[in-house]
Amino acid sequence: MGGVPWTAEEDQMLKKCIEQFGEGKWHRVPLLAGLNRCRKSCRLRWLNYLRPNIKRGSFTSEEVELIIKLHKLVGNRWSLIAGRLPGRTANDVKNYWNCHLSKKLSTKQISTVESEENADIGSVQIIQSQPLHLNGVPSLRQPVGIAAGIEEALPYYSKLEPPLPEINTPSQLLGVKDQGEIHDQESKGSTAAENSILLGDLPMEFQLDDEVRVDGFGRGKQRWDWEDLFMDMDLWNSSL
DNA sequence: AACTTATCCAACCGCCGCTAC
DNA sequence: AGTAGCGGCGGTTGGATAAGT
Repeated sequence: MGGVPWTAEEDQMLKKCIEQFGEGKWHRVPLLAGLNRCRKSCRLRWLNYLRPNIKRGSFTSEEVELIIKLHKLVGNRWSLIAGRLPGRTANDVKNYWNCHLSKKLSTKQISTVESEENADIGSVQIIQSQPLHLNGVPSLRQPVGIAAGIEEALPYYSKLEPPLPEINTPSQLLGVKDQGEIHDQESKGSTAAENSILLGDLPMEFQLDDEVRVDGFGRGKQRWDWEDLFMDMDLWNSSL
């Protein structure tokens, strides 16, 4: 093992602490829980082992297919891939990939898997993602195959100020986002009305959640939400 | 049965991006 | 503007176990 194994007692202490104080504030967790572990160890132990609804056991063929497909789209973005596999952690996916799939990549096996996958591409079920949460507006719940509406959605991004470069594909949109234009819109505290231009007026496929989430939109979060969106778009497009 | 090799997976490490000061 | 601190991520390590010889 890479380090000192967690004891059942430590697990219990960590679990109790998280249940009492909630996730986040990992720097305080070791102190609050009375654990002689660093913040990262506590977080990792919780995320990969103690968190509720973690699925154990071997990956199903559907999960494997999805991993291969997603890896083709996003590369080694394990957390992103794991987000589409309910109950699976990024570490699980990464380990599975490294132990099984990466080796197959260089062999005929992987091409067999992929050719089967391509021959029957419609059978891959795109798992519904978690709701999207955007600053100050009701969160978006992505329907299965949100990308169905993306062709209609893209023109809405052209309403941003300053005008964005011409965007025709999800990848182009992703590139623009990474350059910061969309981030800037958000970080400058865009109003709900402005956000509705971004999201609220999107086609019917983009359904609004009931709850309005005002917190938990911390660092990196919006980035991944956007990438979730784009990944769904790519998934959808690749399955057409 | 003893030894070697392969596989699994929990844990650690270093880096990155973001926020607050 | 600079920077320290934090959360989060992907890459890597190495002990445990299974499979093969």
